[in-house]
Amino acid sequence: MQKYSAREVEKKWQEKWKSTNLHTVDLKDFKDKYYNLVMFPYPSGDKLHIGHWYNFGPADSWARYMRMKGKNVFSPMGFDSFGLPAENYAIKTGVPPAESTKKNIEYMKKQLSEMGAMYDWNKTLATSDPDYYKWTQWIFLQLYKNDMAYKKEAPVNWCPSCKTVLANEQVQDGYCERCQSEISKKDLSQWFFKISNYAEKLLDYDELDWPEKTILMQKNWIGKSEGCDIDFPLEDNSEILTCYTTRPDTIFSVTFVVISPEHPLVDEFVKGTRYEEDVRKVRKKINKQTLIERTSEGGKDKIGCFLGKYVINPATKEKTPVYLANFVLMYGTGVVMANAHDQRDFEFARKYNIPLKFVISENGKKIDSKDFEGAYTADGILFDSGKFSGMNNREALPKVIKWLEGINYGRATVNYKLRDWLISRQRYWGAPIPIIYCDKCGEVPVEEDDLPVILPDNVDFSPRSDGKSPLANHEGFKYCKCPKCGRDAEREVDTMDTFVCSSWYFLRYPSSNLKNKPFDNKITNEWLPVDMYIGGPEHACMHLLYARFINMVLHDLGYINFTEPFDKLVHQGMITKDGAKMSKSKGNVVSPDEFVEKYGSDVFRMYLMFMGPFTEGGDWNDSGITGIARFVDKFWNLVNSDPRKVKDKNALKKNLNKLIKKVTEDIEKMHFNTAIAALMEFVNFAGKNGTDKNSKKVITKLIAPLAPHLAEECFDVLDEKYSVADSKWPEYDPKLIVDELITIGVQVNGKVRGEIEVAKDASKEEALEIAKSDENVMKYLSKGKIVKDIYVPGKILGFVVK
RNA sequence: GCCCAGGUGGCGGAAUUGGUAGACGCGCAGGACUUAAAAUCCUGUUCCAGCAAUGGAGUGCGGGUUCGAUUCCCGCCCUGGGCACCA
Repeated sequence: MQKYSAREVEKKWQEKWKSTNLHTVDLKDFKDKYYNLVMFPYPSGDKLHIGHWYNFGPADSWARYMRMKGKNVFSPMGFDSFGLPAENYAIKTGVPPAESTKKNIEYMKKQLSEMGAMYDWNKTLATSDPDYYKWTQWIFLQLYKNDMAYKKEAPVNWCPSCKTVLANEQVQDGYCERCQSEISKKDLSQWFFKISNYAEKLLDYDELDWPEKTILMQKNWIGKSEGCDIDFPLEDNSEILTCYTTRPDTIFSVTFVVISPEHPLVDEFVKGTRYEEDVRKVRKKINKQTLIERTSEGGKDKIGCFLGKYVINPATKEKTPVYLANFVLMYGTGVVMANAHDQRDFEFARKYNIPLKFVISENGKKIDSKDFEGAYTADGILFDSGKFSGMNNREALPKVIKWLEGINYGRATVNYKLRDWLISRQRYWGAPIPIIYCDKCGEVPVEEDDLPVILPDNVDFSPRSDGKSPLANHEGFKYCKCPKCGRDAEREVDTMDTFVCSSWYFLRYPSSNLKNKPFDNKITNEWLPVDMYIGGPEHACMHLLYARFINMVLHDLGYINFTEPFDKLVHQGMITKDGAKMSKSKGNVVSPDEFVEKYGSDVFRMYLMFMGPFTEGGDWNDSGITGIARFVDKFWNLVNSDPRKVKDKNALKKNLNKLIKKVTEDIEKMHFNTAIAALMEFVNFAGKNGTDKNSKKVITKLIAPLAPHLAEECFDVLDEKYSVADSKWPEYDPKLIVDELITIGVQVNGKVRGEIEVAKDASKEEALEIAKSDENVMKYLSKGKIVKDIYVPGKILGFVVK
């Protein structure tokens, strides 16, 4: 017998898997299909790091387990290769993104193949490949043609020193990541997708097997709120200010109305009046504040000014002043009815000496705002509220809405926090937006037959001072002919958010070699939705929401017959180093390569799985990896041991069947750590007891998803048919795992005073008899009188002594 | 501030329809093999007292329910994640 040499063995099997096309999937075989997917990586210069392994390793083990359970498993891998880092690298070094990306992909492919995962490399993709982004552009056109994509002025982050637009990730606490200058906002005309149209549909999670936490995060992000629009007419009746509120029960408390600085009516109100100057000054302050202070802790100062206008409170008929205030956003109607029962309104009123009036108290007795330092936000009984006085405010709430609807001053409304998806990026390394601007015809979509709009490679990357993408520097790209009238025209030079590229890649994998269509209808409808999607929780509100949205749109346009893309979702935990996220800037990135080199891929993968529960992650520490390396050696020795020397055949059989049960159940729950612990326990037992050929075969199968190379080698040694990946997952015999004799604890007054061995179905009398023969138990029983005894078969025997 | 998740030996972590807390692994201590070291194997290892049998304490803190609580309830503290003027 030879010592197990991981590196050689792993290389040998990786080559064999490749030469025998073991991982090539027949997509025409839909029966028992299983689409297993991980969130595809960004091919950065950092290469694969431990976080990738922690995601991909267990995900591959899951795929291998499903395959042995008889599924036709499709487990593809690709690259999310558009994005900012490649472009920044190009600005710094002059290396074109296409070149650095290609190199990074090559290297990562090599690393991934050393991992030994069962990816089908005949069906891969990269989002920066024209064959792929052609269809990303096609999706843009479908949204455009169906009124789901539109252009609008919107602010971008602008660094006045670098003279460039920054992505949100490049802005840190309001300052430029690179030069530390203060960021300002600049208005540019930008493209949006109407995701807000799908807010309600996106809130339907009924069919999804997703983590509760993720659903909750998405729900909060979408932010549905049900309330009421209330009309406040101007005192001269020239205009109506409609306020959105979730608290119409406080209408009698409203003593002023606040309007957002961005609201179009503000200018109309103050134009040519003595309030114009106030508004200008306040807005200037607010504009600064929105960037730095609004996002940081200290930015809770309420500022605003009076607009010289009054509205009539429809409930009290009182003349009510209109203020502009920084804390009012363009959410709902952009106008808020303000009152003493909201902390922000209360603070604002105190600052600007606006009268306040309570209408709710604990018991319905009148209380005075003068006696309070803050708003009364609790629920209670209404007073001074017309016919609603004396009612519980929550019970009154729907009645107030009804009443306002009756007198035609309000109506029930629903609002969402979810805003439309801004997809324009003033960046080079992304999919060009397929739109052409013609002086005569205006905005013209590129013909589908003319796709892809190719991203040119000879581009000057130096940042421009007008906030446009580097593509604006490329005349060959920028100038074109109008597809409609044939006259000189210009292309859109912005590119799409990379999240657009990643919002449909799962649809492309099964059709990745298809030329004339984004995906094959039959294959897509058969293979999707994805059965298992594994990736980081950081994508809960971005990628996962966008992917659901695009999927729903394509469904509603009739391209696919399923509405949700991912049936089951699992998030792996995060791996930190010394308590911090691994990042290049912190210099705490740990590379998997040295460990793979030293211990092999199987050991490294199992160590990551053994660290703790898959969904919890943890802090990286290599101190325990030797334990897994020892285990692999022990396993190998056991498989190579003499099968004739078995001490206790029954115990072997029983433990083996228990092991099958435990490992199966643990893998089903993705509790890989305890599955490995159970295998270790069995190997320790069998090392002492001896083992037979059948046990060796079974444990090899059980470890196959977790350590595929080792298992393949063991199968070979055992003269079993190649490949272990195609062997059937073992089943246990329930009759063989029953213990006839079991050990239970004996408690006296809740404390364990001994343990007894009883038959598994022993009667209470039998158990009591045996317990009373225990000397130590008797010692405590004799201290008083037994007033009660408790027997839970198989669990515990308890006495209460007084 | 709000919403989640979690706090268990020296360390990573097991065990929850309430039933012997600490599986498995790391580390550590002692021993075997060796001229020696590494590797390997064996024994022990929650803390305190004891040669031991055994006793006491113990799952972030303080209460409660129960024969019995890591598990359930109430009130705190801490850590991690998400959201953050959304009316």
